[in-house]
Amino acid sequence: MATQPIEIYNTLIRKKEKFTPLNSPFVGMYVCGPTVYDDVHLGNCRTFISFDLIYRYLLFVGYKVRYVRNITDAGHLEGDRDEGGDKFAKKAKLEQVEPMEIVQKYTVGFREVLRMFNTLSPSIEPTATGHISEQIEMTKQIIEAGLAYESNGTVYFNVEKYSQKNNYGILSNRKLEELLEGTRELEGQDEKKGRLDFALWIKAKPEHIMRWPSPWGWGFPGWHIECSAMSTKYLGATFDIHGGGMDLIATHHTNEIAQSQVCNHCEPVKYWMHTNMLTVNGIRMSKSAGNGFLPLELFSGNHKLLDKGYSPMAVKFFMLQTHYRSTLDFSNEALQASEKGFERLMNAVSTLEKLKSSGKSSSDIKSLCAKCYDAMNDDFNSPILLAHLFDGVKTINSINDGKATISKEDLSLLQKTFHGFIFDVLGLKEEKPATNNDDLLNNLMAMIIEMRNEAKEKKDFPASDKLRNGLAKSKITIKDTKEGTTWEKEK
RNA sequence: GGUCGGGUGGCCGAGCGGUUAGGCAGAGCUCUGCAAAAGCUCCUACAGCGGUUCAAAUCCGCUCCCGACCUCCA
Repeated sequence: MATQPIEIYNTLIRKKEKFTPLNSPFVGMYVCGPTVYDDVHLGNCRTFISFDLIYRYLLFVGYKVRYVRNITDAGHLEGDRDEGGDKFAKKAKLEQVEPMEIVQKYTVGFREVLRMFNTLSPSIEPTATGHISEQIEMTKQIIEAGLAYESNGTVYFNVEKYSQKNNYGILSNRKLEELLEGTRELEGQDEKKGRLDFALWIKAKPEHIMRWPSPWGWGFPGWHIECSAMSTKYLGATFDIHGGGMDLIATHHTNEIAQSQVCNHCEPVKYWMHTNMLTVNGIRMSKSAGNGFLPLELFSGNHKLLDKGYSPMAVKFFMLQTHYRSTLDFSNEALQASEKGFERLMNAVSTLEKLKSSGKSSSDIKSLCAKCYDAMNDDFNSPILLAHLFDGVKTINSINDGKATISKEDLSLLQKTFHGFIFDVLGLKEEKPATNNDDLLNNLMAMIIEMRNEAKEKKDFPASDKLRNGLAKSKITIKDTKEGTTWEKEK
């Protein structure tokens, strides 16, 4: 279906390259999922919406994709410092509940928000706690390979030893010496041999509620090993795409590569893809900066930074108007612009459904449709795709106004392309409340419109305007078109 | 401090050697009883200073700002 091969920007080589799956048409894709100890925040959502777009497009052009996105529900340390700050235990103590209650609560919340954003479910959504034995196995293998050591019940990965034969900084494009310079001397690090060493298994302290038995005593897995274990289990030693936020490159993904490399003796991932950060007034939206708002606050408008609420689709459309590798800055003005743009696009989609063909096409529809594929093939460039779709919107409206024409064949192609890209690829959906299945409202509206039209025929405009203004107070908009009077209710 | 990535019209945001990106806002016109919607037209920018080139927003150098990572975060 694609008119040209897909090009993907690979973090590994820092440029775009042709996408060739290892076992076409099968594609393995792993994306680092959320840590479910708090509400998902919008930055997470952007990453998952971006990979949803990628997943959807790969499916759209015919690939058979296994999309794995983990749920991190096992406590990992605050960094690799041995401070024992199990996030789940901390939160549980604060909320006076079981750690697994925290996990349950935020997992459900996370799925609910992504459902509102109309993202597809991954093929597999494995949890870290469900794969403890795999993580212990992997840790054992790394110890056997001589690249990890136990120290007082905690197991560390020996980065400097690994670096003798491997390029540890391959993903972050940094040299070991530079990395070593960057580290700081921290307290309580006596257990570690090297400053860059990171934990594979962490000894549980009395306050840690989440704990499992292991060859090194009771403890819990380090943060990075879960992804190595689960990606290997479900996608194999080497798979096609691994994704996540850019902030994961330097530490998480770097460590993941090292672990997998030691266990599987090969580079784990062919294409590394990273999404950029979400910012608010130019500053990264983050938990620690406290400049974020939750998706539900954004939808309701119930936040001091927001003038009003924005629907999930308006927000998603806003995100799709920016390329996934660019930072995206939130502002009320930008959100309002997207809200209107989205509405215009969706109006054109409904116009397109009832459009009539006649004679020859007055514009090159085939070329327009091909451009949509080209845009997505170029590293999933959704802003360009939307620009082409808006060219289509102009064409659709012109045809509807009788100022342009379209052939039967082209109309069918345009309908198919619009439908495919807007609903299947971008994953947008109509949000207007269904007015058709409310008989009472429909009947009342039909009556009011009839009364108004009678008034209009008698040129009694004060009366017709009174009806229209009255309806406006109930957020119902009246439109007089050539085909008659229509109405719609604001959501 | 080190390593990356940026600075594009009123706002958002593509492009990354030669073409009107696109959306929103604003102005005018067409349609309309008036609106709304839609269409057409206008608004033509690339932080600054040098350099390379027939040609630079796009390449190179310097300067000034901003951000990210190096410490949990997608």
